[in-house]
Amino acid sequence: MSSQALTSPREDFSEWYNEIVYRADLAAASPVRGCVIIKPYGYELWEGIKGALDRRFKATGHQNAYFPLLIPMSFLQREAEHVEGFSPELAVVTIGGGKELEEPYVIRPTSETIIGDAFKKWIQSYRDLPLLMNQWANVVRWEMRTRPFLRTMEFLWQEGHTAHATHDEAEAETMQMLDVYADVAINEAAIPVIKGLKSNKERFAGALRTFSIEGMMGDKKALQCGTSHNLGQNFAKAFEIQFVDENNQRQFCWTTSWGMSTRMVGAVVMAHGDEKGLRLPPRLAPYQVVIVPIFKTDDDRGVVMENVERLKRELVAHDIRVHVDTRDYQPGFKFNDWEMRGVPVRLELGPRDVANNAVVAARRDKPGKEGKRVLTQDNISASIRDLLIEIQANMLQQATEFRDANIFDVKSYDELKGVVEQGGFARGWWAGTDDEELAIKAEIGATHRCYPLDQPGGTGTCFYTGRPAERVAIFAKAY
RNA sequence: CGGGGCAUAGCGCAGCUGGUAGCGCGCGCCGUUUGGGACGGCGAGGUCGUCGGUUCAAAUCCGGCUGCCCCGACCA
Repeated sequence: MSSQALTSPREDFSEWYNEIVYRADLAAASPVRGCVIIKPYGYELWEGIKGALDRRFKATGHQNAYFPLLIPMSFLQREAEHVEGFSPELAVVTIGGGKELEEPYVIRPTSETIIGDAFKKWIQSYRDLPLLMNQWANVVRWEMRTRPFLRTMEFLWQEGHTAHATHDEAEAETMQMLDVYADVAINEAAIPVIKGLKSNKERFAGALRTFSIEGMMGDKKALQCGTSHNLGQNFAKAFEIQFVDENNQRQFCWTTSWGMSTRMVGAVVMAHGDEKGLRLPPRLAPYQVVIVPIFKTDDDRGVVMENVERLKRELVAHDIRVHVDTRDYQPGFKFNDWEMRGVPVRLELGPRDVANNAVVAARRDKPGKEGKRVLTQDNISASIRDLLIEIQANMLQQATEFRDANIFDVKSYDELKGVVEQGGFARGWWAGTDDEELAIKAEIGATHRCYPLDQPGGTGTCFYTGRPAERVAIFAKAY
């Protein structure tokens, strides 16, 4: 907590982001390069996301399990594309108990291989399918450059792994989990993500098809917020995950995997934050309401605190997450501090309010006086509940309007360059090759984000090659 | 791995024409304050990243090492 002003996001978005992470108390620097300490406030935010996901996983029939952190090196090598994709960023354990290991272990960068090996043993018959599993875990990827939450060498995530009897079932699972991610992003995090199919170049190493949800951050860059992969039979063949079908025929399974990580915390910061700090969607906020008591004399203190405690009890009884700020700071300091930390609703309660059976409510999604109003204390939990719902909806609306105002349809490469230069998503008909996609990336730094699932229909002319195109794609600078 | 920086109090920095360390914020105590980032007084806190060299004397000059940050190529 500092009394200095926050760097403006318009001035230096990157610096603004780093300052918020630090000053909103989400994370702290660690002694290990590229790793951060997730502090309690940041971890609670992650727990909110985690809970929202976990409920949905269970509602769709998945069970949680836990697999080892260490994976035999040879497992990674079983799937050619997979090992090629992950080799550069593996951390490898070569010594254990003071002795060089016969076979090195890699610290999991993802768990398709070790879970594939288990699935091989667990699946024999079509009666064992589908096998629907998820694990909450940490993974390590030796990244060159890191940023808190967005890319760290160790991060927390969930990885779902499923096995099915047919391609279509696997595809349906892949899409179902993509929908779960979009549901969480949109309705919990208030980030209006776009569902889409990844290009060949952006596809997960070893997958048949990769789908993602892409969010637009406050600087108009894209952030991949979750991915869902149809792995086809690639891993099933590499790990011999087979079953006997109704006709007593041996077949390879069709598998999927899907993941969402602590990167989502960074997404919430970058999608909603403003010049005063973090803005948290009520559904994920560790504290939905903070009460700031205000008093001068000891007499006032007693009266005010009694009222504050009564309000708190009532809100808690209605499942509203409340925090009372009793720290020995002046109110103005606390207002700024909680705005930095993004609490959706602040209640200010002083002697005047006690006398009037009132409380001043300030909403974080609207700045200054515009967001402040006096509420009666009668029926306070109902008022607050409605207010939280309204804030959640308003934040989604604001983010959606921002996104839609910054997606541009392009018909030529020059137009795309213009969009990328001024910031935003460029959407256009695309029929380029992998190499042509890479050429665009090399020249202007924009990448193929996805082919949105929501397509205009019909066909068009590729903005880059002039060839006939069957799909539109989104290009943008990305994190 | 290529390019550029930086390492001094919890954080941010100054000191670098050599003489044994200081500022702001933060922290502790006391008092006055408290409806939009309060103020005064007192106080605690540092083997100056590390190893070596020069010197009567090194945070300061020289060399090696290590770590971190920023910009690129790779990525949830």
